[in-house]
Amino acid sequence: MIRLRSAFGPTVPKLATNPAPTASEPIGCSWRDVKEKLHRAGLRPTRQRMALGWILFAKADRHVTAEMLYEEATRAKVTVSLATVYNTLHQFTEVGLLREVPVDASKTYFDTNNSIHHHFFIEDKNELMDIPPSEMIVGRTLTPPEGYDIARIDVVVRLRPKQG
Amino acid sequence: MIRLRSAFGPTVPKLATNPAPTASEPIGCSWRDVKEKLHRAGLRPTRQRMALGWILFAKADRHVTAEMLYEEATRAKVTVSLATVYNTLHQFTEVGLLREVPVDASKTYFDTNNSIHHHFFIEDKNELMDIPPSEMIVGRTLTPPEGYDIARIDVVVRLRPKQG
DNA sequence: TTAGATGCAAATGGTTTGCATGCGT
DNA sequence: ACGCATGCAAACCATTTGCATCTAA
Repeated sequence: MIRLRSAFGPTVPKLATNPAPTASEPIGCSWRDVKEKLHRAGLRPTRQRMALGWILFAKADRHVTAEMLYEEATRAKVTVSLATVYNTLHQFTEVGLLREVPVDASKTYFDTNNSIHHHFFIEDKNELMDIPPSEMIVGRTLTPPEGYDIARIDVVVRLRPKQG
Repeated sequence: MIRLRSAFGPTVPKLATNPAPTASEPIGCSWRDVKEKLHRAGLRPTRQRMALGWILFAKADRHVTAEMLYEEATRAKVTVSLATVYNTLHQFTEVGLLREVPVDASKTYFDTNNSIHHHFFIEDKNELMDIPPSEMIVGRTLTPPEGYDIARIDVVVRLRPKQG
């Protein structure tokens, strides 16, 4: 589906279109850190954004689906609707706090690590794992077709249990 | 969604579970070639499978979604249901005649080229393009975690028009 | 003849939307 | 107060499924 974000939903500031993807945000994350993160991204620190942000950034390198985050929030007694979880995940993605990982067409995964790196996908557990950037070399010589720039390179290494 | 293929739908022969992914099938594709392809894969050459196969393999390196193939078939006056297109695409994938390309979560793309190679995704046209294998080097030194084998490596290079 | 294939229409499930209500500034 | 944010429930849409009907072997 084509995503139309113009006529509805929360407003994402235009300024943050291209957030420095180089300097990865500090990870560790007190309540104050989350507030700071949101503020820098130009997002109002509402209760649910704060809560979701806190859950997401408390630990480094999380890989979540909307459903997972929603359940985790609910378990933590945070009142959020699933719709808001989706909105928030997309807003965070647009301002560079998260990154979408294209694993397969059935579910959308979001990664709290927005620096340059790739992923293992453990097929029998439906689980994502970061590959340290040092571990993988991708095309030093890759040239995009005339008129195009490389926006992003997604590498997913699918793993299955040894033998059968 | 978890895909359950045991209790319903067309039967895919167990023998073809691991079709030689090395030798890429001859591409060019007369009617007879398609029949041969299906036979080698252990699939009965039904009218719709023949037609879809013929459409798919007529030209090399096609990248289609179910919807695209369905429309193309309809345009070519081939009577197929969308459900059968989905079934056929998945059967072809299981026997190694096609390959799924994880571009994003909104649509499933299938690639007629099942040899080892990666993809450009042209964002403004929603179009896939093969990257010749020589063009890209991926991790010579990549080691999977204990107990796991690498099933597949998917690389998608997302392109956007130069400038803005 | 019969196991396997197809078509249809209904069900599924992740995601999105519209709109009334709530909340941060 | 104002305008963005949220919750809810309904809408959406790609994909799947069950079942009755065909068809290749």
